[in-house]
Amino acid sequence: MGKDVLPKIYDPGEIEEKWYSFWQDKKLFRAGEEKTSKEYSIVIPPPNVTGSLHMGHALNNTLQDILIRYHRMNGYNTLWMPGMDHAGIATQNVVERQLAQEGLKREDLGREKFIERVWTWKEHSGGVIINQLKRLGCSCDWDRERFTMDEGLSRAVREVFVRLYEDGLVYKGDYIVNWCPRCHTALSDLEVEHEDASGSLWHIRYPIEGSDEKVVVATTRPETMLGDTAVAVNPNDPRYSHLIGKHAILPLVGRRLRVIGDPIVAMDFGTGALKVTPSHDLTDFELSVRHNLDRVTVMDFHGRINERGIHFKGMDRYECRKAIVKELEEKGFLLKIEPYTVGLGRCYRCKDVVEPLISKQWFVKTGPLAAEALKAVETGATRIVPEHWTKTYYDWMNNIRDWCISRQIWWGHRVPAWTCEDCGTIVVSRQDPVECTSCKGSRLVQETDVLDTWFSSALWPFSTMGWPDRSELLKTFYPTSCLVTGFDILFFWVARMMMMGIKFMDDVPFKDVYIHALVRDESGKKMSKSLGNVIDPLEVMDRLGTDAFRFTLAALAAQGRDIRLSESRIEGYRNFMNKIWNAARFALPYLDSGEGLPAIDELESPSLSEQWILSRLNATIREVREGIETFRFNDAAQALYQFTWHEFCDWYIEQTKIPLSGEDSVAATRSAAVLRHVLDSLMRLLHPFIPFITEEVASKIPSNGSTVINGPFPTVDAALDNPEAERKMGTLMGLISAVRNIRAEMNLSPAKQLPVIVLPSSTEEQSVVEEDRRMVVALGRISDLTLSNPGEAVEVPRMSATAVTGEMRIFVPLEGIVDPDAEIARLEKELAKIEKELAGVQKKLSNESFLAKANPDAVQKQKDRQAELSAKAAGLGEGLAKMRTLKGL
RNA sequence: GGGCGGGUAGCUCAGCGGGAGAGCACCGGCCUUACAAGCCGGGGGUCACAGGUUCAAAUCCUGUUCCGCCUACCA
Repeated sequence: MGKDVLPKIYDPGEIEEKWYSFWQDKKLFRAGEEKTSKEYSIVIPPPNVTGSLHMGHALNNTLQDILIRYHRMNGYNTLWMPGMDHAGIATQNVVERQLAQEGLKREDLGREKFIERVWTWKEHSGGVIINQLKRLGCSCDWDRERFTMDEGLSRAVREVFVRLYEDGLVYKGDYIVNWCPRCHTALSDLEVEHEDASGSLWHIRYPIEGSDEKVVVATTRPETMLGDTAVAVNPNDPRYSHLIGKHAILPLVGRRLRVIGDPIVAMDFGTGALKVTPSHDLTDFELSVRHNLDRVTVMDFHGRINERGIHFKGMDRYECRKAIVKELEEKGFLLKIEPYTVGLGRCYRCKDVVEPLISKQWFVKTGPLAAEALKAVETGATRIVPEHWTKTYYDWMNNIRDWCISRQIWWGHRVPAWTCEDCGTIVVSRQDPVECTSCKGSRLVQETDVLDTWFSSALWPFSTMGWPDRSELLKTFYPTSCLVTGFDILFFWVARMMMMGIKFMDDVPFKDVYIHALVRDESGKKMSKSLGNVIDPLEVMDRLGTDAFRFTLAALAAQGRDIRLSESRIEGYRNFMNKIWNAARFALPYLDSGEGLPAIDELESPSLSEQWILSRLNATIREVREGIETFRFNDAAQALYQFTWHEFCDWYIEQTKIPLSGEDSVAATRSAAVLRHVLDSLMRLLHPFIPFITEEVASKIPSNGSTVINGPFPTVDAALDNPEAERKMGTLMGLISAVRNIRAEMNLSPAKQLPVIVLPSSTEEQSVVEEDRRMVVALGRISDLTLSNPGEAVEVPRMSATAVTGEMRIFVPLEGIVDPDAEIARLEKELAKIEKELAGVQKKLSNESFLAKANPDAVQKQKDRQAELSAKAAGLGEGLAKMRTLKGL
């Protein structure tokens, strides 16, 4: 037919490559800078420059690409802003590990050389993930790709820091922070992962000064006692209240410890007495503020005991614990050890146990920023989907603590603050200052700390668009339409973008936040390299194809539940891709006469199946649009799967073989026109989910104007809704299925053509069957179809199988072909099912309360069901009775 | 401790006030000229448990229980 013969099996490899380059070469992902009538924008959650594509990225970016492609096809000026995050600690660790292999430490290079080295690494090996995103089919505007450390974004970081400082929202101070002794830096509260570990509760006797009394404290960290400066009890505790104001003597050390009363102490925990170590415990630090206690720091930044630790000096924290416990025991201070589960905080990067330590750090005062961010969601300026996450968001915003933003590493944005060595003034400045603002001295020393990686990510929605300049891009695309992200970074990132966006842009950074699930393995475990349960997206894409993979993710992306991904699921959708491919293989040759086909709204007297498929297509368009627009990707994917496979392929295509190969050229042309329309529409509907195969198939449709990526996306045409055609087609499908069922249940070969007698209950049923007689005969494999008039007495061979569909009776004469026992068994089974259902319906209809109170539509529905079920039961009952008579039962 | 999500077919999960569904797996039959990665047919579930609301509950409410996650200054 002059067409390339398509292979039987869809082979994604070359096709994916071909189309991605095509789209890129033609600049089809490019957003227009100027405002048009409608804009749609998303900023990508910037992957770490160290990262490689994992399942979380794959899901996240597939969903974004679906939204982006959908809106682009719908004519929006669409921007998907891509880029990467410098990932301070993570990246520094990568390069430090490389250095270690050469036997070097970063200190050996010095700060400048080390940073140079990181940049070199970034240029050569960083950012492989970008190519992996392209492999996934992401239609980002790559010409605008940004990096959190590039010049523009660094300028934005400085501007924000300085303005926050000027507004009193950034401050520096000595506070207790989470310290990672391995990474050697402070961490924010969020960067600490909590876990339970088995530990002990040591009960230690502290003598009371000048008396025989003692107080017993319980602790999980005996080594910190070296830094104790008080003992706290609850003022309402009768056991201890009389001790408040007295002093205890710290064992081993001999320091006098004031006994203080504070309601924070839980009377029912441990011994009810708490040793207070302000320098090494957050609660104790706060007690020290309230009670004006001394702070004795006994541990250094490596987690070793310092010179304040008497003879334990130089020991590692855990070594010291053993030594202390041993000595306490020897000297009789240790009264009891009980097993206890302790909460451990670990560094989210290196997993080392975090140590609370006091140090000088920079903080963002979050209170005022959080208040605005909270309000933005309450007023609906930003909507969080699924909605239940808003509560989590509120809780966090309401309990927010100041954000420690300084990190003692080298890779990142250096804090733009300088200290004057002459007068001690701190200068915070947009440009590197040359002289002290106070004494005009020139001996200025810049802070060595860098900013938390999340500080720059917090600015992402506007820093990527050129801020602090009032760029065209910002005017056109800010606020962004939607943010798509996992809940694991709701606080890290989303909350902070909200705060910064509102503060610096006077508007929320995004209108919708769609929070998707986590991808887990088959057994529900989080995928991780250490568990060895990761499915590598790239390997999957290589083997099963990108489209199959993307469709799987979309189909599983139900709101509010994690995704358990399994290979077999992806294989299932790989088969779906093949199904699409083969449907196209079938259809394409008939579409050869492209321009000769009538438009869909000019069809002359379309057949029932044509009206039906157009009505179903219309319903599918509605479901897909609705699904994407409400972030119910799984619903949209299911609707597409169902329609494509079980309506278009199973019924429409099967049926269309008759007119397409028939001698009626008008019917053949019309049929081809509908086939073409549905195939083309389907490719468009599917395109956001599976961009490659759809583009390939659509390109094979003769004289198809442009590529699918440009749209348009199919629109609902209410004129095509046709409930009547759907009902009639249902009748025919029921008839065909009934015949097939009899054949199969009677163990007859599928090739066996059977004679069928149909007794319609109405003239409508009669004419429906009559008009599509050829379809019924072909799909039901019927040798001879006898169609009676309604109510007419037709002679049915005594030895026939019986079925009922709608209210139409179907007989298949089986004289001499089959054992009547089999038919009796089949009918009994079927009848039992119907009668059970009927009983349920009748019970409802005989319930007066139901008739009186239920919605009239609901009542009518039950009545209709009753009629249908009764007819069916009657028909099957008669068939059964006849069969039994035959058998002489 | 507080909060959130979940317990529906063998497995993975939709459905969330009126006929228990899908995919995979399973059973039976088919190389029917787009597709065996396919076609046709079929079996399979007191929707965790207990109460309640309602004419009607897998679906709403309360409690119980089990699982998962987030969060937290009981050392």
